[in-house]
Amino acid sequence: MDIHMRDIARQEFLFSMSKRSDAWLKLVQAVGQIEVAVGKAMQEKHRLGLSEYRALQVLARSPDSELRMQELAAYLGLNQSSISRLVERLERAELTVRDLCPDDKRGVYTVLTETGRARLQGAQADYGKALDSAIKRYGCEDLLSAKLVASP
Amino acid sequence: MDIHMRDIARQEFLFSMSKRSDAWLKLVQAVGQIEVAVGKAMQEKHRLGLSEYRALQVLARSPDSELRMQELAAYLGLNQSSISRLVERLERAELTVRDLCPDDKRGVYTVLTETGRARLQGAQADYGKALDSAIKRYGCEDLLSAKLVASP
DNA sequence: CTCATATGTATGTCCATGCAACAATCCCGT
DNA sequence: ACGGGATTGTTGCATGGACATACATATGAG
Repeated sequence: MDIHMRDIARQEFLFSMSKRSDAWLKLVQAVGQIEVAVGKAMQEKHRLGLSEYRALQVLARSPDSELRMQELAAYLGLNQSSISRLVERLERAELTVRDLCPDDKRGVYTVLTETGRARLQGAQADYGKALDSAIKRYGCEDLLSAKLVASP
Repeated sequence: MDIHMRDIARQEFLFSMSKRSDAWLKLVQAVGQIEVAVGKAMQEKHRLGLSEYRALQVLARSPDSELRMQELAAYLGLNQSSISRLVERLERAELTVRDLCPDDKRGVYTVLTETGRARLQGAQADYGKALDSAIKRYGCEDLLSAKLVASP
């Protein structure tokens, strides 16, 4: 009997869980597909990957249009090593340049070039439009109003 | 003058756009980090990647616990080739077996094995808990109630 | 029946990312 | 001043996913 009850409880737990995880899966997929859609648009219209575009954007807003690797990593939610390579790509495209940190010789600044700023400005409107239309297409507008908490 | 007005309009457009895209970025990052957290939990507790776990789950719910590659791809929102390799991994772990489709010889069924079903059942509760706690940790609960639309 | 085209899966290759290990530098306690 | 732990960025390697392609089978037009 005891065991039986626990069994029922377990069933219900798993059931409610599965509804939750189904909803989560749908959300994840919708977000993912929107990202892909926007990413493709940016790639073909401006030769910029999503992370690259966002890096430029973050840099443009920063004082002196420069950031250290770690800071960039934090803003973009990426690994240090990913940033290192992302910056490498940006640099190869001449959108940024590396600049040594005078006071901390370990540090490296990534600085937006004028070319980079121009590329960003050329892309901004399209990014907005692509994002907007993809979000609408998936009916995700409500998601944007959610207030989220920082990382743990 | 005309140009000046357009300039202002453009500024405002970009500004409202940037608020929107900031919110989107936060959302994407929150979702991503939750996925990573749950994925790591599943990996270390059950030796199952996120896609693998989900594949098992989808299979378990399907009639005869089997699906064709394409169907699985559709459920998981993955590429056909990704599915091919995902199933390869599942098969190596003996969680599924391939079974030729009798009526369409191009088709291949992926069938859940008993081992696979057992692994899934052992993992389900932990998946639920990990997802739950990660969602709470990021204060994303509201996101789950969003009603989303299918793919375009 | 035969050929052209469509469909289903597998495979080669590429790419972005993560992790672990490393080197250079910083900083703090002694 | 110094020595050891912390921080910062880079690099080798592994992984998962995407795209293009190859191949087998199916289907339909003639």
